[in-house]
Amino acid sequence: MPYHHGNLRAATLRAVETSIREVGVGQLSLRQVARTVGVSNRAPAHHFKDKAGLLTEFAIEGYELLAQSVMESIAAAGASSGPETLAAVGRGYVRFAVGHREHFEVMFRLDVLHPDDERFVAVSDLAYGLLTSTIEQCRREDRLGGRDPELVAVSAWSLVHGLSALWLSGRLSERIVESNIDRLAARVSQLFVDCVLTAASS
Amino acid sequence: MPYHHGNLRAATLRAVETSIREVGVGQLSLRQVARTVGVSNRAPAHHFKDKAGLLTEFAIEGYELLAQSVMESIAAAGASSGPETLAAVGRGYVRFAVGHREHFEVMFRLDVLHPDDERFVAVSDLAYGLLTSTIEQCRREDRLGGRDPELVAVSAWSLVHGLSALWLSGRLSERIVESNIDRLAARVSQLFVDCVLTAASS
DNA sequence: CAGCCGATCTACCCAATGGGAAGATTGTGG
DNA sequence: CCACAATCTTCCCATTGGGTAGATCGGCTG
Repeated sequence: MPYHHGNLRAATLRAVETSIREVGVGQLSLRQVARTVGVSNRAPAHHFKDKAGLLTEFAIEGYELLAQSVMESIAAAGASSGPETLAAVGRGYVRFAVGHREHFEVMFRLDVLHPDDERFVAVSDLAYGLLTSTIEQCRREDRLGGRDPELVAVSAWSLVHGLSALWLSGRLSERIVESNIDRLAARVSQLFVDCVLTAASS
Repeated sequence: MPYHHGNLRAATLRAVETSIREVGVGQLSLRQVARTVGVSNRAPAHHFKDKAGLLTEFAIEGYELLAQSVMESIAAAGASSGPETLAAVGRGYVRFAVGHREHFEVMFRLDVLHPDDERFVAVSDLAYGLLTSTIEQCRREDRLGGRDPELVAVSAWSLVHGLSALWLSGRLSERIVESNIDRLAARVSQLFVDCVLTAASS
């Protein structure tokens, strides 16, 4: 084992991921993470200022994965119209949250990270832009029926965010028969698009 | 100061509330709570088994407050029809979450409490029943337009839960102009009701 | 009224944690 | 070839959650 790990930063983030999966964010221990990486307990502090700094970096990684998932979903759907794109955004959002629950749990837990971190704010703004630009596309296509674009955006975001959070909390799957979260996300997203986005006025 | 506090259980829960408000759930310390109550550090353990037990009790209190807020909202609206009631449920849900953010934050953080606690499950089932019974009322009034009641229920819950979570995370208010959360909740709830619940088929 | 017993609370203990300070090791540019 | 900046370790401390044993209290029995 060399004195310099060589890739401590990336290895630490991977250890954080598995550690959160096994014991949850609340029980995450810096020392335990350092041990699984095979490094002294104070080594990670030189790459991430403190525990909150480490989690902030992990959350930033999460926002990048979120944007990636959303864009992949749009591309896979071959979406051209605004409503089609919005439905794809919704599916991509939930697919990310469920597929990377460790990241998702941290991203919105502002009490355990540094919410004013410059890069954190920037990357979350970027992800939010994917939503607002889609709503803007719907408005250009005259699909909002005169509704406030901001209201539609907030509602759409709340819908998929809430679905993700409730599913991950486990309180949802106990109560419903639909057990496939991807299918459920598609149905919920489609319901919103069908009901809220009117047909283009011709 | 008497040897027996006399009301330690209630006083501890109140101290938890203020402590969460000041430092967040992640930084909550049992010893700090005990100090503010003016009692030895091991005293709360005789009323709440451990830290997770204390937070579970706090979450149970939260579910009771949630049910209360929702029922008050229904009553205040004088709602008679299913859709009117559902909109009131949405407003009551968000008003609880924002007015009791300390409780709300704990209720869905299953990794820091005992999610299988009997009373916790019972009281959360009770709160969920307020939603499903309202959807059932809409179905009886033929307002679902043939849609799956479960899908509508999940969507409605996700919408208001997501709105609450995003608002409390602070990531929402930074981005929108609507700064009154009660009004925003009312607009979001009304949008859902107007779009998803059709007029009664005559 | 005396005594006892369960409920309530305290005192002391321990391993583990996050983070501060200072030193060791490494490789890289002048 | 060597100073210097990264990188990593070792040692330290206050604080935390929780285990165990003992002190104090209040009500019930006789």
